[in-house]
Amino acid sequence: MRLVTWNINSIRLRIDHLRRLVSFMSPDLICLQEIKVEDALFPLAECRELGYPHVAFHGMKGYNGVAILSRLPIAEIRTPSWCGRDDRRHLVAVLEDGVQVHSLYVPAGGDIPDPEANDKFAHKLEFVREVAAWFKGSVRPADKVIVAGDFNIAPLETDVWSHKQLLRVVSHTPAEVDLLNALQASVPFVDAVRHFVPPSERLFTWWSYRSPDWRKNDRGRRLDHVWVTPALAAGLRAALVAREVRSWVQPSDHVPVMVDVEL
DNA sequence: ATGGTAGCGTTGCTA
Repeated sequence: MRLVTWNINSIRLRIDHLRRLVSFMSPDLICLQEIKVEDALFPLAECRELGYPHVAFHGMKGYNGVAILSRLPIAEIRTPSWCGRDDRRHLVAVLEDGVQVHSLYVPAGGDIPDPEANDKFAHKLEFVREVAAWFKGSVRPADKVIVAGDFNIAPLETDVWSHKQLLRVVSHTPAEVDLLNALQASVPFVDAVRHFVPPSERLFTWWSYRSPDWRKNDRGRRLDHVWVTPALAAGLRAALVAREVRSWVQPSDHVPVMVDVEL
């Protein structure tokens, strides 16, 4: 089974990019974040034409929104919400064999890395705490669960272009990294990409729109992740970050992350 | 220390 996760930053604006992604990667499952469209306007027919008869989406007007496109039948769809908000950041598709696939969009957290001074950062920390507590209580290592998405946190020193310069930048602060590590340990999950790419090697999935020379300067961060439960870890076969997608015309600031796993 | 770009949907908010 080939899974791709991608923060597409507007599914309507980049439906042709999605088509291009499908033609060269041919994923069985696609987890999308930041689709930025309310459900009534979701491009369902286009997704089906791309070869995905089973589509789940959970969107809102203008912001956020998550979706899962599947070649395999979906038996059940869940839409958890966190921090008492209905902001469309989490979607779960349960496949017919019981495998759970999550598309998750963690809040970015604003600019100031202080929960007292910045409500958005406080929300981000609480969001990760709540999801961790929920996984701890509802997922066991023997369950087959894949959690994919834009976690908006780069945990390793090699997940950012400069560990030292980003220690006080939201996405790489110790407070966030500690919480993400706690979330990962809650089951525990295996980082499917770092399973293949050693921690000594730099790896990024996002380059800011505000750095025009993104390719030359390579000031990226690894914000997008695919995690699997121990029950699936032995089935991991490959992982790939589709870096070239960042150079497509009018690209998303995030690139797709691919994982091959036998279910 | 600052400002830089992008998307949504119309004016500022979010990232």
